[in-house]
Formats: sequence, C-alpha cells, structure tokens
Amino acid sequence: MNERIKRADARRNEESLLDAAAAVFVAAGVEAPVRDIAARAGVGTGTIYRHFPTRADLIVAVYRHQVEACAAAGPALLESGVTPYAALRSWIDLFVDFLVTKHGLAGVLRSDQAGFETLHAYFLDRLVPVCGALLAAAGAAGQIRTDVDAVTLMRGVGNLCIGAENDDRYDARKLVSVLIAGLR
Amino acid sequence: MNERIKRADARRNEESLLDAAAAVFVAAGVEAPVRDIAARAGVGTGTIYRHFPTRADLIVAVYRHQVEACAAAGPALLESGVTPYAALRSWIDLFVDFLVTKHGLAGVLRSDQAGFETLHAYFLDRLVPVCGALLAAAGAAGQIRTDVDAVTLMRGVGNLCIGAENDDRYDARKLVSVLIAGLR
DNA sequence: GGGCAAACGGAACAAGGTTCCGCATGTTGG
DNA sequence: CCAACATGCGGAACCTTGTTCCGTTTGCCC
Repeated sequence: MNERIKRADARRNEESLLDAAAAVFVAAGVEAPVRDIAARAGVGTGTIYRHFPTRADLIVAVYRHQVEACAAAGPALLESGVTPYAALRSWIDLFVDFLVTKHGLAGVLRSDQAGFETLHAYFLDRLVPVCGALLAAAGAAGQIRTDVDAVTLMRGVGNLCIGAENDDRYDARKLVSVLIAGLR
Repeated sequence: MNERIKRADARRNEESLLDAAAAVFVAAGVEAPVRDIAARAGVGTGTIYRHFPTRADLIVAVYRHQVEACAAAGPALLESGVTPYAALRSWIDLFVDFLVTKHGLAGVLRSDQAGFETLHAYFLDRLVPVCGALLAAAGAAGQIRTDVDAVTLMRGVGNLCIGAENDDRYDARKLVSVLIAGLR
C-alpha cells in the first residue's frame, strides 16, 4: 500500500495551498482565517479541509521543513566540537529564532484549543528527543543541573517566545538566555 | 460626582454575576463562554455586558482582590528583613501560585485577542511597579544582573505559567525558579 | 398608584472553524 | 476518442462564541 496516486489538479491545489498559507502566515500571522488562505490560493474552503483535516495540519505542513532542519541541527551541534552546554545554548537559539520570526506560532503552539493537538504533538515529538540528547550531554559533562527534563524545557522556551513580536517592551531572547543561564 | 446610586436589582445582579463567574472559572476555566456564566447567574447575556463592558472586565473584577493582595505583598516582603533577592523570589512564588491555580488565566493574559487589553493593562499596571521595586532593591544589593526590566520579567513569568494546569509533564514552578536563578 | 429612567432578557449579528453535498473534471477501460 | 465514474471542487450552511440592540419589565420616588 504505497501512497495513493492523486489527481493532477489535487496535487496542484495542495501546492498552491501551501504557498498561499506560507504567504498569509507571514503577512497576517499564523492565526489568519482559513477563508483568507483559501481566497489567496484561489480555492474554496472545502478544498483546504480535503487536504489538511484541520488548521493545525496546515500549519504543520507549512513549517515541517524548518522543524526538521532544527531537529537535524541538534546532533550536528553536539558533534561540532564545542562543549555540550554551548551546543545546547546554540540549539535553543536556533529554536527561538524560528519561533520568534513566525508571527503567532508560539502562541498557537501552547493553545489548548481543540484541533491543535496535532501541532503540539508534532513539535514535541520531533524536538524533545533532540533537546533531550543535548541536555543529557551537558548534564553528563557536569555543566548543568539535571532535574529539568526536555519536555519542560522545550515548553518553557516556547512559552517565553509567545507575544515576542508585537511588544518591544518584552525581550523574549534575553529571557530565554537568562533561563538557560539558570540551568548551570 | 460620587458614584451613581444603582438600583437594588442591579446591585444584586452584579453580585450574582461575580459569584457565578468565579464558580464557572473554577469549574471550566477562565475561557468559559459568557453564556454559561449568564445562565449560572440566572440572567440574560445582555445583563453581563451592562455590568462588564467586555469579558476581560469581568475577569479583572473576579480576580481584583487577589491581584491587589499580591501587589501589597511586595513592599511587605521588602521590609520583612530578608535579603532583597529572597524577597523577590518569594514574591514571584506568590504570583506564580496565583496564576497556576487559575485555570487558563495565564493563557488569556497573554492573548492579544481584541478586548483583552483591559485585562493585560490591569495586571501590568498593578504589578509591574511592585516587581520593579523588588528588582531594583536586589540589583542595588548586587545580588542580580540589572539588565532585565520588570515588564519583561513579569511577562516571562506569566508566560511560563501558561498551560501549567493540564499537563503534568510540564513543571512551570521549576522553570520559574530556574529563570530566577538565572538572574543572579 | 403612576410615571419614568434604569435595568433586563434574549434574539440577532459578526467572525471564525468545520461540514456537507450537488456539480465539475481528471482518469481510465474500451 | 469517448463514456463512465470516482475523485476533487466550491461555497453555502452550520456551530460556537463574543457582542450589540431593542422591546419589555421593574424599582424608585412623588
């Protein structure tokens, strides 16, 4: 049972939708209405739901590449020769950069609204193991306390990034760096 | 121009609404629908809006006492004889306890949805100066770095508390304590 | 008791996510 | 090349939730 062959128009539409969604997310944030994305892609709303069962799945699809890149960066940093703590710090920076530049993503990540479990689960499943490896290495090297687990740290960092974009009195990056400093 | 005298039924309804809202918030979280609160109080939805111009105002009214108590605790802690850093830490603990026990409050605090500016503004206006005093004292005593301002710290702590209630893999209190440790 | 401003209830509206279904259109066997 | 039909499409309709509006009710004061 390999993947079903889709009709050509269906594949084209899926493509358009991903492009449109990416553009709208940049312009209006991740919380942009589904109708706007459909309009931008030149399709009906029903078409979105045939390709992506829920808004969250669309978001996951749009950012999948970047999440994968972030996940891949973890092991690479660990093997790059710097200390485990420095690797952890750099990796967290990557993650924060990713979140902070995606208008509203962090906010929607923590949302417990129905339908966002997919999004949440994907991020956690993909990134927690990577973070865990970095934490374990730094812990084993005696550079940080060992009583903070990867899930908690990832969610904490994600939470700190919420709202970072529309308030210049709030400096998420600095707070994250304070938090990581507190791990020592 | 002292406050207008309200009709007896109006006063009674405002009372019922506050009670009902408090009860519903405990049972179903701060994000419970306005209609549920109205039903519980035995009034129409219009009545809510006559007393509280928006959902956020109702939330503020319900928690005003506790916020005031938290604000008052700041100066008290500073004068209690412990070091400024210990006072800061204790005060943050109070704030975290407050947030973590109010299902969904932290999340809504962060929300940039229209209509929640009131809520946001109230919390910040009331608590930031208190936090600022504690930070300044600890900074002057040379116990912490001085490049993190009160607004940022308050929002960071608030953010860390988001989602603390429905996920036992996430330990908001521990993260906050790591963050405060990172201030040293 | 009567008049009137204050307050009320809940229907109606707006906005956003999601579902549904009649119609259109690729695809494929002949 | 054509016809048959499964696949996919559009967008109206539905649901939930915040908010507004307005005809009706009710407390207060004389």
